[in-house]
Amino acid sequence: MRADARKNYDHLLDVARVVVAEQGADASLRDVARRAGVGLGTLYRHFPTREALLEALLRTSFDELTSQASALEAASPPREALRSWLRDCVAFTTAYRGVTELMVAAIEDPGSALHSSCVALRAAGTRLLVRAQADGTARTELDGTDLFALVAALAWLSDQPALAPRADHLFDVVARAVLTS
Amino acid sequence: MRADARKNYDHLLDVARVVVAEQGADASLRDVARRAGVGLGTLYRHFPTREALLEALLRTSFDELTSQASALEAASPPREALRSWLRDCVAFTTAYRGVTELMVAAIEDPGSALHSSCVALRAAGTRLLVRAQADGTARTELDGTDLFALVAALAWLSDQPALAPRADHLFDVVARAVLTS
DNA sequence: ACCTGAACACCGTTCAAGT
DNA sequence: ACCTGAACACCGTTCAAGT
Repeated sequence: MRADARKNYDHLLDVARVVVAEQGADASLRDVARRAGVGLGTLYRHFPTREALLEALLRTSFDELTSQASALEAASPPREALRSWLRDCVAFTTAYRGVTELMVAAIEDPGSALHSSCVALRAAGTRLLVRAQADGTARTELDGTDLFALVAALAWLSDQPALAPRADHLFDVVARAVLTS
Repeated sequence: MRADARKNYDHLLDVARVVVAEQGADASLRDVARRAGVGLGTLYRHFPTREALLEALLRTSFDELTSQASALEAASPPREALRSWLRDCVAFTTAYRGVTELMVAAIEDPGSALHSSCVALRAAGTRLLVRAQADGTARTELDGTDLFALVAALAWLSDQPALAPRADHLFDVVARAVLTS
């Protein structure tokens, strides 16, 4: 990548971080380009789709969550590892409003730029789930996709201003449905 | 209301039903007016906001759910009444894609045209919940708003094409967290 | 290679002008 | 009273023209 292109790419990403934090996953791309002081075509050249931009924005966090799963697997008992990883997932997904919806769509669309990150996330969760199930501390009628769905639903709840205050409480309620007491 | 106005009103509602079923709650209002063969201003005259249009579209179903709650309260044991009402709620909210989000926002916004319907719905759910709690068949750490939130989350899950196939299964999982076994 | 911005086809919302 | 559609300020996306 040419030096000027690299500079634009990085700057666009910085600006996008701010704008997406403000407006959510359906933020105006025009606004991103404008605030970055860059032509609209430049944004599209670097990020051909909205997913591509969000993927670049989220990749680091995704990777952290995946490796966090491994760390917890090594360090904590199965039940606690699963529970605290679910918490982390919900918290992360809440960072940018509306991202959950895109993640859910991406997990079934191999063409999406977010696809592989989401699949990796689900795989990490599945490992923790299976481990807890073998331990007898997670219910056996759930699989990794169910877990992904429940995290998504909780993240969605946290995104709703009217319900955000009960998000923690509802996490406990749903966690009880996943884990055995 | 003048006869011609009435005719436009009814026809707009019929067309909106189709378009919202197709495109979801964020359907193009322009498209509704166009397909109804009516000026855009006419739509705005009859339905000053998107919520007003959706409220008119959903009022009947809302009322049915509320009276269904009373019927179940009279006819079924507390636990079964609550459970099957929750099912009905999720099924209804899934009729139009994206309606859940608006309902959740409306419940805290007295200015929304959907506000009173949502409050009535929550009240109906609360009655069934309290009854089951008194019966010892529903967990006591939940209140009506929690119930509303869980229904909304399940309805949201059903709206996601990638997760819809597990919606029934996940309903069971969440229901287990609400009811005592 | 890369960037720019005009062009196109869409929105939601308002409001002057018509009947 | 009621209806119409142009007008305005926004989108996302593409692509010819420039450097």
